[in-house]
Amino acid sequence: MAEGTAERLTKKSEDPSKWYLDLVRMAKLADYGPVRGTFAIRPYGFAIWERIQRDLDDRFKATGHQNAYFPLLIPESYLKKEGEHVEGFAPECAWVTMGGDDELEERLAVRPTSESIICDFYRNWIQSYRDLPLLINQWSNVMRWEMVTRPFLRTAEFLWQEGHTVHATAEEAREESLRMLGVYRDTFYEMLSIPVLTGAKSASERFAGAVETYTCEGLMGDGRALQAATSHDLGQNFARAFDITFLDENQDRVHPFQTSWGFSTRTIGGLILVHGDDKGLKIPPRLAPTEAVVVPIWRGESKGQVRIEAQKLYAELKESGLRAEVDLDEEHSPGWKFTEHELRGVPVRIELGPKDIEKDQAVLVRRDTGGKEFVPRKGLRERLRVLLGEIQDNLLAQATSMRDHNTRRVESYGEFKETIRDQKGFVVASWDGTAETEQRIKEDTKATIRLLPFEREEGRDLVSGRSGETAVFARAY
RNA sequence: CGGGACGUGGCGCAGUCUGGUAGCGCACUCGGCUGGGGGCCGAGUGGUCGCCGGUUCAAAUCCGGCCGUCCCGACCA
Repeated sequence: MAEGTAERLTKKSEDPSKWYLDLVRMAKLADYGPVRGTFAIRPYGFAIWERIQRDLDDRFKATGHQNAYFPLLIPESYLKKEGEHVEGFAPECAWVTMGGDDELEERLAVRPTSESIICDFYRNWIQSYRDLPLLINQWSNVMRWEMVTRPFLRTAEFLWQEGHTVHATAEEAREESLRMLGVYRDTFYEMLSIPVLTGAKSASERFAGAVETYTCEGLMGDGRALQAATSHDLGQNFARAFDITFLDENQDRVHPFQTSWGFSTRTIGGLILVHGDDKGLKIPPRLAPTEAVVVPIWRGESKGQVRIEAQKLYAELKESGLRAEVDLDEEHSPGWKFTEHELRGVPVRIELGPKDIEKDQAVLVRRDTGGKEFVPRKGLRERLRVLLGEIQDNLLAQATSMRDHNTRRVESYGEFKETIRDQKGFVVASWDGTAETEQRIKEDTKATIRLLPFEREEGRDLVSGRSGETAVFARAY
């Protein structure tokens, strides 16, 4: 192999941070914008987002939700109506203060999230219990003026969906917030092959204005946790603040109960961190914009024939509904193409050369294990279908095994500190439920409570020694 | 917001200490040979050296200010 003929991806183990940045740039997922924290999502990165979007959107529709769109600009006074909410978001708002050459009467926030403005509409849209439940989702961009940014993982502007629902009873709202958490969880497991843990947030990590926040937490390859999606039970907090009421079946005017839930482009960062390796990205087949790429290998006089056969194979795969691609580029060698498609994380490469055509076969190479097999052309489509399923499962299995090997139960605070420092990962321990011990742990170790599992056990708090329940700690992104 | 590093063609860098014709690799364009793991040869295109000011016959280089980016620490999807 020739050395230094093209830019090489930094090794993940050498410099994980540089590896991540290299990968994003070299795989053409995103590119830096002129304003700090802003990024262009390039076609390949956006294709991944579109796949996620479609999957989620189908699930939202299947659970009765409709899409809508709300304004980008939010008057400051709206943000201020819910006390905790403004406290949580005002510090990271970008503000519009001018309209043309004139100073505005009231400054406008570029939405950091849309609860406030949506509630303002909902006040008018909801009159009766017959208007409930109201199940609306919005696909949009939001902006948060972050100090430190990284492509996908933390950007000033990002894309997401935010669901905003309204219900007649507290039970319904609770059910809804848990239902949507489940929807997210399914997408993580089934599409992204990321085995997230689910549970509730502690009070200090809760969404500003929520009664309860549920979360999907993923464990990244470097042992740090990533909050991947959240679902909030808002109770009546916003309904009270925005004066949303309805007449119930008993003719009583009461406040409804609300939820909100979001899933963002941050997940693409999670995908990279969970599945990426020294060769680049690995995209689970169900998510991959391209499931398989045909790479023709031609030489001299066989070129024409190989090209025709490669196109034919590609057409057959397309015809059968596979998201396939054929790389007919004449400028690059096969080896170059192998490297390139591995960098992009295409699950399966199909090599087709003169020898294969002679034997009426093709070579399937899987991205996850590098495994190579020679398959007769006749059974190719069927074998490919099975193989893609195996890759999907294997990626989840690998990520699960990584997560489990990096999830440790500890019994003492000393052990806790050591584990967080040396091994990172999820650390399971008992917590007495007080903000004091939570804060103490955070100050000592930089670890935070990522979630409180739904199934908790009794135990002794590491710091206070008081009785407590299971909590999952980790250092987070 | 604190500490550190750095801004030179699209990307990665050298040149700055010691002022004197702006360079290298990759990418890109054209031609040819190649092709089963980032091929080779030849010819080219592309840069007001982050911005503003100062010193000087002369500034990428020295001085001052500003802006920005990245990395490490306190907040967040």
